[in-house]
Amino acid sequence: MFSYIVNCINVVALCSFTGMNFNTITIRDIAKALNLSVSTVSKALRDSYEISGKTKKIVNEYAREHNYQPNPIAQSLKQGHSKSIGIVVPSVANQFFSQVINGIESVAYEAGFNVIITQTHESFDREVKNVDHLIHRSIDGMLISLSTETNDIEHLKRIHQQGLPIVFFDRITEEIETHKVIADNFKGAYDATRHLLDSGYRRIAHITSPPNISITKERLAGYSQALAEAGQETPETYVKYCPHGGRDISEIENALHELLALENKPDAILTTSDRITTTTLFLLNKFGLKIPEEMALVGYTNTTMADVLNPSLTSIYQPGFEMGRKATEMLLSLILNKRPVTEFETHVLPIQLFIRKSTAGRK
Amino acid sequence: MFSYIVNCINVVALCSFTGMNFNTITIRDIAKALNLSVSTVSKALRDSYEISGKTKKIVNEYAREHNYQPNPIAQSLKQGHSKSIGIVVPSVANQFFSQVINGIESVAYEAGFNVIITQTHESFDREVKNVDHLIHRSIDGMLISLSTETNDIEHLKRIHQQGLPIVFFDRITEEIETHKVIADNFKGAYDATRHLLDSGYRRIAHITSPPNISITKERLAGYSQALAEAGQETPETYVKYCPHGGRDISEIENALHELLALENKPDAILTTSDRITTTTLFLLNKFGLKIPEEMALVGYTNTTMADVLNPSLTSIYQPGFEMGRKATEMLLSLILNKRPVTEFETHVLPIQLFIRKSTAGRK
DNA sequence: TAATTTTACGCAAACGTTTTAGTTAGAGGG
DNA sequence: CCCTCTAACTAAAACGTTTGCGTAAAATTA
Repeated sequence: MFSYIVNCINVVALCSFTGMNFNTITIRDIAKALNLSVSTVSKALRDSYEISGKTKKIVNEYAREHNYQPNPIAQSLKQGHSKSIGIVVPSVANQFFSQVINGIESVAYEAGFNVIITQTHESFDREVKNVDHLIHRSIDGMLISLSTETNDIEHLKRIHQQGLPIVFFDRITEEIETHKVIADNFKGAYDATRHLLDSGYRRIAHITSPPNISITKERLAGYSQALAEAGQETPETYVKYCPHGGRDISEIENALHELLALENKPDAILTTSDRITTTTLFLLNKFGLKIPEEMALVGYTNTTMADVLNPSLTSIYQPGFEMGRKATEMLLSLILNKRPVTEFETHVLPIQLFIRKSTAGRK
Repeated sequence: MFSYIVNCINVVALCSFTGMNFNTITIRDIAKALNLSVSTVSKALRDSYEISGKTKKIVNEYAREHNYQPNPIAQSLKQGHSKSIGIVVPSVANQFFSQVINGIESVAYEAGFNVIITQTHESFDREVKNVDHLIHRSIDGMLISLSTETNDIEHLKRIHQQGLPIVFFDRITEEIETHKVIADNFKGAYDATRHLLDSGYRRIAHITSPPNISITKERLAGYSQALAEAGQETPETYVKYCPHGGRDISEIENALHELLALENKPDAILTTSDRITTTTLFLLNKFGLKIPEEMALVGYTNTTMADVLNPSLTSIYQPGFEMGRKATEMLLSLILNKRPVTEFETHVLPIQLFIRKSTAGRK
């Protein structure tokens, strides 16, 4: 790979850039221009009862005409909050999480908050660093979905105890009591497994995230329950964990090889997460296995392309956008609440199972 | 759709949240504890020559022990910059842009900058609002990819003239002289069209973004050039513009209907953008057209799934991550540069054409 | 020893707000 | 005419830093 450079010379460029405050008129400028004190102007702008209607009108008109906007940095410093919320996600380049972020952004934006996004790339170290970074960025609250490597959540407990509002979404923890939003993971896996069983599959494998994160447990439970109802034990050899949730293709390749090497090899696979699902589909195709004849596949994915995959993919869709919205609404309520909140809820959003050809039964 | 609520009561939760400054030790606290002046402490921490080695050591040790972190808000206010950069993109829930953001974040993070992401959803109004919002958030620089609706860029000219560093990526403008990063759009469309011609297709349609944005023009030029070299005029009826770049499925549905209603209907389609490409594929499948027999398809997309689509999709891949990195590096150089920059470059990144079954020729 | 320089620190202003505690002028009451 | 009260405003401190300037003491020089 190489790349071209096109150079061009700019003749002018003389405006001296005075830090962030270019073109910015301050409250002090208004005061001077109107022969008022700074505090009068401030109060007039904030519609204080202490200021006469006449003065308010003059000040507000001048402010509007000169496009005055309060400096949010100064406001933050004075008021002790920054009107920004921190987001910690595994990766933005992931269908599900980018939809969540979309939802977060839409609510935050409306409320005048801005968001600071950080990615863990499924690394615990990175998660700790990101949390630390956000804290010192003086965020007013945090939205977080744990990394696959995260077992210890001391870094979150500490700041939560110190009063930072936190809302967990998707990959949550039991160890901190606060608002949480998840999809109905149990039902997602249950419905999918049930669908496979109903379609005549009997040897159903499960390729999933590491066992420590919440979604894995919940989904495993749904899978087990469906099997149990069909009179099956949960076959240990059929459950494969990907240490980094499929971040590396080798994780899934290994899992698949192991499954295919089994004496009694599976006739269907249930996968979790966008990454694992699409990679599994890719590998099955690569291995030349016919789907669904030789191997059925149902997976969690938020891609809009499930319909045009080869074969079209039976999938569990999670309401990512809604999750982002809800989590942010909860966080804002925590932030804006005057007195400490003592009652928390875990909001469970419904999932949807879309049945397509990758599980076209054998009945 | 409905959803469950699980309530739980939290017994404690008494820590009064004191704004953003929970647990935070200030420079003043250090000064008091060490019986020094505030300025001495500040200078010691910043390793000023004015402070003796002994004092520096004492101060730094105390700071480390008590986990002192400077308040970035106060620093921003004082120093006139906020160590944050604003991003304006059409949508984060888009393969290409989320990869770009990933690249942006990786560079910005390393340099200690944080990013504020905003989405235009292809709306001009929203773009203007976002830019305004970012300005008043005191960003130190801006990374922007124009919305499809954007024709007038006064809102950007103004702030650029006032000295805000801006770097354009992907959808750029000629009207502002600054650093820019794009993919080699001409070559992408040229190679794709050329490949179709070489594979025996002769009636090649082009479904693309609106004609006002840069990528559309560049790609159209590449498409035309390839046709010209094959002795073809650019057929006006074969070029279809989607006003919102495929945001709404109807845009593409209409384009497709018009193309298929043509007397001399096309035997191949070149699409641009993730959204247009995948939707086109979806619709062609829905219409029951055999790909590539009845209609070949090559499209711009950054999905990792091109291989497992039905059929596997010949596609033009743009280095999104690299684009984000490069744009951010350029922006940081602009921000960090002491004297005004007068020489700008437009960096062109190479694209890659992946040939798959959706264009399996008719030779 | 006196003059000068250097070292190492403190003081105070500044960034742009918000807010507490005054202050002034005028109105109203007695 | 004095007192009190209120309306409408101002002064100043504060948020947590950074930084130019001042200065005492120590070190150096003459």
